[in-house]
Amino acid sequence: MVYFIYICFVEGAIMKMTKSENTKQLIVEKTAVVFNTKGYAGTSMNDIMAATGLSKGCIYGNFENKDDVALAAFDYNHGKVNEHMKVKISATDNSIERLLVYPHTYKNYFRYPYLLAGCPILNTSTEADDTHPKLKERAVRALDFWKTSIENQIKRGIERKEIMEDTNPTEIAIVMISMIEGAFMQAKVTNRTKELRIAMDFLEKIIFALKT
Amino acid sequence: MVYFIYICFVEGAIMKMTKSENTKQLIVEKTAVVFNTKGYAGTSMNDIMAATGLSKGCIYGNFENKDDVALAAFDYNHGKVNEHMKVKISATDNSIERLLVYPHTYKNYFRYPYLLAGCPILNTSTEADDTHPKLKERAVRALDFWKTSIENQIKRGIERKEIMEDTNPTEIAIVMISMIEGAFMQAKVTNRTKELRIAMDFLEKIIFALKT
DNA sequence: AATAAAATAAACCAATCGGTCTTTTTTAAA
DNA sequence: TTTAAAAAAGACCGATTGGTTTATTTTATT
Repeated sequence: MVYFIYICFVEGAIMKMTKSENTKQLIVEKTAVVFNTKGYAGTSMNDIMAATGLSKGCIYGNFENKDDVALAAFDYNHGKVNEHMKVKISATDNSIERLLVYPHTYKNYFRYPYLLAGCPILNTSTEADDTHPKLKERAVRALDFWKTSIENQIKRGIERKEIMEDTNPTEIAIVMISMIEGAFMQAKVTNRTKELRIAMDFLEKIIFALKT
Repeated sequence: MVYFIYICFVEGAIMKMTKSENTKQLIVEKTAVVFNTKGYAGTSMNDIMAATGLSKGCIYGNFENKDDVALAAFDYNHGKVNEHMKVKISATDNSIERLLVYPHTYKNYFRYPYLLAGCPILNTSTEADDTHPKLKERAVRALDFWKTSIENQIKRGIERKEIMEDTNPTEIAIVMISMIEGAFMQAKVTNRTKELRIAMDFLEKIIFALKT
């Protein structure tokens, strides 16, 4: 945003750029849920046009191709989830509570529109792992980011003597992510929350057991 | 098979039917890995023709439509995994070992061709949950079957005093499935086995802790 | 060996795919 | 208010989609 205003001062092109940026953002926002629901191969340009209410010419005027939209949509979805976690985590006051934010959020995923269509990492990973290198790379990086975040929270917790010092940050991070994704998959496909609830309760017990 | 031989005796049509059955099976076997790799929407009739070496007329002579092939392919993939588990489980001699078959199998998934393209339940669930009711239903039933199998093994283990009697069979079954699927997803997308190994080792510790 | 039926191949179909090109509309600057 | 450029719309493109129809080959029975 700041960048474009700067360009404006130099070239006097503020309105043009912000308008383009607005539609670009609208396309991403409106298609994010479609891509997360139907997948990359399952989402057509017609779907994108229908979701945005825009013409094909407009979409191709703002994005290079379908890939480009899909990648932006994934980033948007993932960003939304991250943002949510960040807010919730910042409202806690100890390391155990911070870790509990994850199972708690996914246990109540139906409250969050960007998770209703499924976890973007899970959906993207399983579709793209053998078919779409760029999307696959995004999913891998998102996973690594998530893992590192949890690891760092655990390390900080150990430093603050809130988490037992013999805790293996990497192990717990991987177990958390695995249980969340696996349980979430079941919830999505069964339309039940039973499995998700039980798995997240179990995960909470694991987290509580880390307490000093 | 027996059914068709019976028909033969009555109508004298054994060769015709067995031939049709042979190609039907060939189509299923050859496309199973394609569907598991590319997904339902990502697999085209051309892919099916290329994988089988058969013409479009032949495929539509043996299956009603693409759906029909996809459903048969899922059943085949799932059947292969089940068959594998059954064999491995029958080679054990106590309940704890039986439960350990699952993490052990997935930890070494690259040895099993029908798991190389991914877990059929995971792949099918994440794609079909919002788009393909029939495939979704298959995935749900496969999950329920899996869960019930683990539950029954745990119950039998409790009866045989091999597993602690305060064990919650449903809880453990759900935790096992969640951890396996979530970790497997990570392994597939990252092309690493590190996460899978760590998660399966942790799961093994959970299973060991059930021992009387 | 002749024949009828079953199985496969191959030509063909309308619809849709992702993407481009041209026209129209909107926009901001002069 | 005119004008040039940017943005959006809509017609258009070849290729591919899932699926059908017709022709050819294979098969088992007579």
